[in-house]
Amino acid sequence: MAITAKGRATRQRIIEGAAAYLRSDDPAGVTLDDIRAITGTSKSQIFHYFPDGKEELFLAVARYEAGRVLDDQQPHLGALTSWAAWDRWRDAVVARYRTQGRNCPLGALMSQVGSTAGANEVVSALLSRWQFHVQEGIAEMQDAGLVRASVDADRVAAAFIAGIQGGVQVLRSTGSVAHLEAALDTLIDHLKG
Amino acid sequence: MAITAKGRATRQRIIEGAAAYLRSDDPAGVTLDDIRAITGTSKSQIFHYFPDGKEELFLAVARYEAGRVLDDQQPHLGALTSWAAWDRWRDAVVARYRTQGRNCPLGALMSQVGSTAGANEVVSALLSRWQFHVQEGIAEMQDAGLVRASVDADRVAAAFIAGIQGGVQVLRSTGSVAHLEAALDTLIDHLKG
DNA sequence: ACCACGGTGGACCAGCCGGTCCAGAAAACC
DNA sequence: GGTTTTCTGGACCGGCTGGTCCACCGTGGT
Repeated sequence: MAITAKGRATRQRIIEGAAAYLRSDDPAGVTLDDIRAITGTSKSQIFHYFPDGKEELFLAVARYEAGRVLDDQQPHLGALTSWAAWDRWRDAVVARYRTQGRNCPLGALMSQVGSTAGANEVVSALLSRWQFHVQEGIAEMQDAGLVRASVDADRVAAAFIAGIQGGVQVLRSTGSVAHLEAALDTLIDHLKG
Repeated sequence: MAITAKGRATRQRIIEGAAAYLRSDDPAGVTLDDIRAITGTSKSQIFHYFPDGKEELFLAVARYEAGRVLDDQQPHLGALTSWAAWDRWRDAVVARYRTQGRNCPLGALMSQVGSTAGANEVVSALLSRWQFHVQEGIAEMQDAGLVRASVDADRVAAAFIAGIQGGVQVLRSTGSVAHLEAALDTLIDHLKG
């Protein structure tokens, strides 16, 4: 049997409960007991489903949250084929992080789990996929003759990723999305030439 | 006497020792005992000079590190009056963070101290000063007729800050300065028109 | 020389937190 | 129905960590 449906449900409940907690409260000092209380489980269950304890659980939550990041930007991110699409994407990104406010689930996770190899891998993979979509969008715009060919799609896509990440980080400190908007608008302006 | 020269020296030794520790080792779980050991002091001294304990000490270290950030970019950052100057500044920033590698002292501090009002204030002040210098540079380039007047200096300066912050954050995850370079180069390209 | 006050050392403590363990309930399989 | 395996509850623990306390030392002023 290995793992029953009930077990899988409990495991998922723990992940989603932890994710919800990270998203709401001040997640500076999340403790296993907090998660236990919120998810209505017991210590033994956490260690039953995540034998390596805190680190394994947090990594699972990080993967779960990382998946949501790109999903929240769809379908815009996957079809950056017109200036209108770019604008919609820009608005979706800004809206998402404005709603999120200072509480960045992934950022909080990274603060907690530190700089373990696994955590870095999750973030790197997310950023890589993200950048790939932007790069594809730039390339398609170039193919359509809407962006000049001299633009280095890979490099500018990397600049977008950096700008977004930095904008979000500034948001976490200052509570303002101005920098995020400035980065996106300036880079889109740059594409427009 | 209130506070003697010896006392001031000890206080400074604690701050600099803590800063050095944050810069070298994996600073995920810095403890007061670590700092005590490294600085060759005792618990009572730490609480003597920083009555509010860990938070006050870390805030002092954050202020100390924040001061260094802009200093490391001088004199370039203060005189962005030619394209050559911009390039030198760009190189200085990249060099600084390439040397620093994954260990970002301020980032580590922020992870530790969480999102207290004081910490946010220190970071906000730093970013604000940083952005001001960039904005001044853009304005001077515009006055000299080297950058078109249609550029919104304030907005592009904000994009620079976001791009740099994001580039550094990506560096912390992936160990590569590529994103930082991409952000700086793309934004400078944008200024060049 | 003396004294007062700041500087220093380090033992000590209380609470928290990740992690262990075992006993019992529930479910799956025969 | 019985047995085996998984799921669940919760008591328990060991050690770490921020913080306290007090006794002693060093220094500066007079």
